[in-house]
Amino acid sequence: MSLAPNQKTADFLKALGELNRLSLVYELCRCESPQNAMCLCDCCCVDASAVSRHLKTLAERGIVSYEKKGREKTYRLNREEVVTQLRELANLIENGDCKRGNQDF
Amino acid sequence: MSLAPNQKTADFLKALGELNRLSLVYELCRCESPQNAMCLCDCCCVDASAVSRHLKTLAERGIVSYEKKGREKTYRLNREEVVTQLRELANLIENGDCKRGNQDF
DNA sequence: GACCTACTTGCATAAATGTGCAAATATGCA
DNA sequence: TGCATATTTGCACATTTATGCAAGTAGGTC
Repeated sequence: MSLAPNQKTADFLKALGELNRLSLVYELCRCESPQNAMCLCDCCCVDASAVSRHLKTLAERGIVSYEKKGREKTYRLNREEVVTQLRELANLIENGDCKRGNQDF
Repeated sequence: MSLAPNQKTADFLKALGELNRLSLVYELCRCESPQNAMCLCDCCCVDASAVSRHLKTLAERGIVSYEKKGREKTYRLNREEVVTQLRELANLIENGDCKRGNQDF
């Protein structure tokens, strides 16, 4: 398979490329059970509203999933998907198997 | 090995998480020989000055290297290093082998 | 030297991004 | 119903970021 650079991949990487979001990912990575947002607030020193927005971003990129549990939302890391995306990119780069130009156009 | 989220990793991912920079990486990925900046301008529809800045960012994050050749700079992808970084992150996430908190603090 | 090419840098600008606070919404419980 | 908790959203604000243009620097050629 050969891939051209696309916005989706860039957005995925950008979502991970912010320290507080990366901290959320690491935190979820450590947890065996899904965590609610309040609990996740502890791992990055920002307001609950900022955490809420970061989690939304991560969910939009497919990095985390959530489930509504009463008034809480419990988040879990999409471990498989994230690992797969990172490995596919690594393989692509390793094999020089990249297309020219932008797949979105 | 267990790692905490750190700014260096975030910066690495952020550098890749911009479409024009990602396009530069893919372009270098396709090339067997180093490319100069003028040649790389073709793959992302921005000014030469923007390309220059993007390449600087990529070099600062260790994603590309360059060599001065007369009045040109020839860039090459640090294939091994990039692939290794991506795979290490993938392994970390796969194994849940993340530490809490920020390694930088 | 003059001139060309390759690249970088300063500046202005527009857009995106991250943030906190306060208000709103949603849900559960007494 | 009233109240507490969990989360989201609107708003303002500061910072970062990406960009083009024009000028600057550096190194080649004549």
